[in-house]
Amino acid sequence: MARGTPVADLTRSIYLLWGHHPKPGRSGLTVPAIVEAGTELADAHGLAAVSMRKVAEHLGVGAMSLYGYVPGKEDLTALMTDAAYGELYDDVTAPTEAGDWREAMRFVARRNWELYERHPWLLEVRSPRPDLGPGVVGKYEAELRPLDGIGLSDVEMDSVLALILGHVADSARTHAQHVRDNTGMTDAEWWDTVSPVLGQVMRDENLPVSGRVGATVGAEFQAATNPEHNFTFGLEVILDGVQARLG
Amino acid sequence: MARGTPVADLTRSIYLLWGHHPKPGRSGLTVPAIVEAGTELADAHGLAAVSMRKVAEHLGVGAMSLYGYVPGKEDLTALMTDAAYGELYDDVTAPTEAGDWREAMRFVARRNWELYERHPWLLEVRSPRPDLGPGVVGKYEAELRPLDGIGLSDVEMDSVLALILGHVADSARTHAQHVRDNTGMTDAEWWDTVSPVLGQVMRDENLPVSGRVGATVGAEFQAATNPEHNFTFGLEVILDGVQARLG
DNA sequence: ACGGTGTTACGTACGCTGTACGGTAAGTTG
DNA sequence: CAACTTACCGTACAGCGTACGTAACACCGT
Repeated sequence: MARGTPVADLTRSIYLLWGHHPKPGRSGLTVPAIVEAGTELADAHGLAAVSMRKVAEHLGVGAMSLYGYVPGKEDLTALMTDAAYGELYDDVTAPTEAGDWREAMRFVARRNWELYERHPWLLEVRSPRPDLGPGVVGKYEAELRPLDGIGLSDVEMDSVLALILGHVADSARTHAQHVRDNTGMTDAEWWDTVSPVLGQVMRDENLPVSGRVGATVGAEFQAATNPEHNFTFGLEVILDGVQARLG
Repeated sequence: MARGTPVADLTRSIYLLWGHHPKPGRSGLTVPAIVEAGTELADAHGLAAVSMRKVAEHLGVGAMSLYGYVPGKEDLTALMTDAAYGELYDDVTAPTEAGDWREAMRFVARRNWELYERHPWLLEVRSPRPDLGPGVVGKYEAELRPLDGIGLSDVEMDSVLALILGHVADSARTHAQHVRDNTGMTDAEWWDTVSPVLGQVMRDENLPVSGRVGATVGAEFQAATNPEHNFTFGLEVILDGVQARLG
């Protein structure tokens, strides 16, 4: 399963995403099974825990056997990603049926937020290009439809969707990081440790605005920031901005 | 340089960020020199290329010598991050002096965009909590000031800033990934390879809206998407949304 | 039923990572 | 000059992705 030219690799990757899988051999391995195993590991212990060895072990198989079905770790991650996005909507019309375009976009944003809660590792995925598999393509169609015919140009439709999805991803990323870090510290524990040290170390800093705002935010949320609040607030700001562009 | 309790480590990290450095020994090593070396490596070859060995080699020093000045890689990255954000504004009043709050936010967004162009690895940094060093703290104060007194609550000020900065980071991330990936392929080369294969593989998909929009966007930008356009467009949408909230 | 052949599975190995440990050598002090 | 302190770093370990070569199996023509 050696690497070839970039073009050949790319073609191979796309065919793989679209279901051109090698047939199972005598161990009964299949691509979907490998993807599922990887997803389970990632859900439970993060993307870093998904090593070829661990996935293979989880399937009761030697590490190198995986390479007969998947060219490497990058393609495995792409398959996992596309599968995850593919489970987002039962039907391509789901967002459209949520109501007007505003309600539809709230639905889309909420669904993506929940997806990132279910699969936080999606936020760690870092592919150089979009993984254009059936799941991602279907998601794009479903999410664009509610924006069709409301007075936006095609380019604006794409930009608005990208803006909203980017906002969701950004909020969800902050949210995921704040839930529990690798030291096992909660947000409050962290802040209780950091706060006094900071006060000591920046005794003679001059921070009139950020000092006041930071204190207010801290009192309001018992933390340095509240991603969930930022998520809903930012979404409404964006929707208002789009509305302004329509009128 | 062994790890201790989480609280002790955290305190140590903050003191390190705020300039409590060990004195240089006989090799002449200093914390700033290590940070600079790491930053140079990251600028040139990405964050993944910053290994303790490479940094040490770049400084003509043994790998383990670094641990006398920096507790580990995480703290090195935090130092690099804070230093990078610290170079963003000459003065804490720079954004305020750009004009009204809208102009100020455009200035802030543009400056951050350019920072991410100069240091793309900042977008790969993944700390569980914000690295609250002098650079980050000063940046927060400078960016909050133009939003003070325009009719937003303290919490809203923080949320608006987070929204804008998140948008910049998201756009810049997409931008950075699209310039050149690890296969050395340009955006156009990638699309020329992917497009025909996709057409072949999803012959019987039903994609009325995304098909049309994708084609328009592709024709407009000669690519699947244009991050720079999304950046400016999204920023204006957000500013309009904030404006609507003020009136 | 059997031997040959092509495919599949996987053991081993290489180069890389972060960093713990302990020895060495340089600088400082008595 | 001798002794002590400490900065430096060579070595080692456990982990990673994956290239390579071999062993075990399934199938097929005879």
